[in-house]
Order: sequence, then structure tokens, then C-alpha cells
Amino acid sequence: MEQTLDLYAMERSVPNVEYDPDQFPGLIFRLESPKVTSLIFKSGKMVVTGAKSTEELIKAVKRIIKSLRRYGIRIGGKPKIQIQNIVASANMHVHVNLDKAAFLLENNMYEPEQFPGLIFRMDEPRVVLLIFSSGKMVITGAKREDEVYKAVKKIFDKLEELDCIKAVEEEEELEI
Amino acid sequence: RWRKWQIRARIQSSIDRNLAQAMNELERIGNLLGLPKSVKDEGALIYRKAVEKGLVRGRSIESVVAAAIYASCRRMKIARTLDEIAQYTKANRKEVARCYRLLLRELNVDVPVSDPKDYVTRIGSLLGLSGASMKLAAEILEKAKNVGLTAGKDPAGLAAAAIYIAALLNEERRTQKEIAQVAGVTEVTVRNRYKELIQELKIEIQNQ
DNA sequence: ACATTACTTTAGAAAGC
DNA sequence: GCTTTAAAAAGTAATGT
Repeated sequence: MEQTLDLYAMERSVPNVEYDPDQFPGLIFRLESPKVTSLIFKSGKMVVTGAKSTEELIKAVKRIIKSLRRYGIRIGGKPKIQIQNIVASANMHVHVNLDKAAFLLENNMYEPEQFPGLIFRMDEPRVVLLIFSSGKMVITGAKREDEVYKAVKKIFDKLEELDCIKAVEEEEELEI
Repeated sequence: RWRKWQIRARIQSSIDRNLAQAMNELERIGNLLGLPKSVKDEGALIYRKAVEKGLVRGRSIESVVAAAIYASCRRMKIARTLDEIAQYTKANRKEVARCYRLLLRELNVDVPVSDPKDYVTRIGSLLGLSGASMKLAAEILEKAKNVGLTAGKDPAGLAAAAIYIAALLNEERRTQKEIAQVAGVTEVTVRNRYKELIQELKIEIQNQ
């Protein structure tokens, strides 16, 4: 929001919020439906996490503002929303040979003593994928939904081309 | 130009001072870990590269030294966990791991994926097991790898379970507790890996 | 020997130390 | 760098019954 906010006043009048400026400069506001969590700053900027889709995110932002107004917080104008990060999970339904993939892929890190997934930094689209031997993975760092689908298709094709995949079933995907 | 020379000399002397202190640390930690000279030398080489690239700025010398030692062990296939190395520093495992990742990303150090078999030798000798058992454990791990059972799992836990099985089959049984302790994993992990290995590889274990 | 809870990794923004 | 928030993946760890 393009305006400054009095977080102390919000902490007094809005129920179920957490605000401890010594610990963190943002006020924590949790919305039950859609289930998201928001960090609200005195600059009027806020971070909203946990939304499962863009539609859900927009709905959540509207409800957060409506809720704040209901408790007497004066907020004017429309919020400008930017998607900063999309986190998604996908399942390729195959078994992945991570040792081989670690050897053949370029920007990767695979340290099974620290974390079971292979971390792959893709240049285009610019995302990071956590790939597991089960064929499931996590895609993060995307700003648009189509980047997620593009990245999943790309890594699947690449792993297949490098012969790092052992068939178990089919192909599929999801979004958070 | 004088100024240029002065700046160069100043930078060089700061690198020298840093290196001198780091080499002492490296020697100290390396000896506590019982590492051979070749591993310490390799660690020194990696550390020198890091200083020259300015990667030590804002970080403790000690944690970067520890990370360099870990990278060296991995390159030389000397089985040492991050925890074992970090215990001799004031930094925790997380900080040393962070430095290690930095070294991997910023320097051209090639580190192979750690092989559970490297842990077999260390765990086996610490437990005083026979060469035959260690060889058998290595064979079990090779089979496990070939059927895709090892991906994503902690090499130390896999090695511990393979040792447990091998020792049982060779009638020089060690308890899961003993093995877990020297391997640096919990009994639960040894048990989980053990169950999976005997089931998937169809290994017959006689009772008791 | 089980279960439950919690931590490891990844990205990104916010304001301030 | 750190602090806080959320979510997924699979492995390991700590604690409880």
C-alpha cells in the first residue's frame, strides 16, 4: 500500500496479530481463508505468503485490507501486487539416478550427507529445482507459472537424455 | 608508481598474515583429525585459492579452514563427516557447511559425490573388524547402488548398515549401538538402512 | 520398536541492525 | 550476514510411549 501505517495502533486494535519490533520490524497477520500469512511493515509494504494461486493471493490481499479497515485502520487506494516467488512441487513418476545426474549436469550440488535432494540451478527459466530419487521435486524462484511448467519439462527431457531416469510410471505436475 | 606498489604490498601482506594464521589452524585441526600430510596440503591449496579470491572476508578463518579440510577429505576420499571436523572449531556444522558450499561455488574445486564404501574402511577399522567383513560390506553397498537403493541417503548410515550385516554374516557381530556411534549416525538410522538392505537385496540373516 | 515433532535444503520480499 | 513468514520434497535426529 502506498501509505505509512501505525503498527503499534494495529497491534492494539486488530486481534490475533504478532508484533515485536525488537525481534522483527514487520507485524504478523494470519488470515484463515484463504489461509495465508502476511508481514505488514510501517512503510505500507507487505509480504503475503502461503497462497496456492494468483487468484487466491488477490482474494487474500483484499480480505486482509477489509479486515484491517473493519478494526478501524484507515487504508486508502488499491494495493499493487507483485509475485516474487512461486514454489511448486512435481512428480515425474520415475526413479532418478542422482549420482549420475550429479556427474553429468552442470550447475548442481548433490550432498546426500546434508540433504537428500540434488540442487539444480537452471539458467532459463531462472529457477532452482530440488530433485529427489523418487522422481518428485520442488521448483522455486519462478515469478510466473509458465516458468514452472517450462522448467519441469526441461529437466525431465534433460534427465532422460542423460539416461538418469528409470521408468516407474508416467508424468505429471502440481502447483502450490 | 609508488602508490600502486604500496597497495599491492599491503594486500599481499594481509594475505600473508591471513595465510600464516590459517596454516596454523589447518595443522591443528588436521592433526586432531589424524589426517595425512597429503590431505592437509590439499586443504592448504584450497584455502589459499579462497583467500586470493577474497572469500574469507566477513567469515572466520577457522570455519573456512574447516571447510577447506572437508573439501580436501572429499577429494582424497578420506571419510570424515562435517560434524567431526566442525567439533574442533568454535563454529557449528551449519556455518562450516555454508563455507564449504561457498568454496564449491566460487572455486574450481571438483569434489566427487561421497561414496559409502569410503566410510566402510574407517568404521570397520575403528571397530576392529576383519578385512573380509569390510570387503563384504563393500559388496553389499555395490549391489545396493546398482538397484538404486542408495540415492539420497547418508553414506555414513548406508555404510554402517552394510557393516552391521557383513559382521553378522561373518560371525563377528557388533551391536547397532556400537556401529552407530563410530559412524556418527543414530541407531534408528542404522536400523532403517539395515531393514531396507536385507529386504531389497534378499539377504538371509539367521536369528540371533 | 514404534510414533510424533522438528530440523536440513531452495527462493524471494519486507526494515533494520 | 541476521532476524520472520510459508510450502514442498526425503532423510535424519530427538523425544516420547
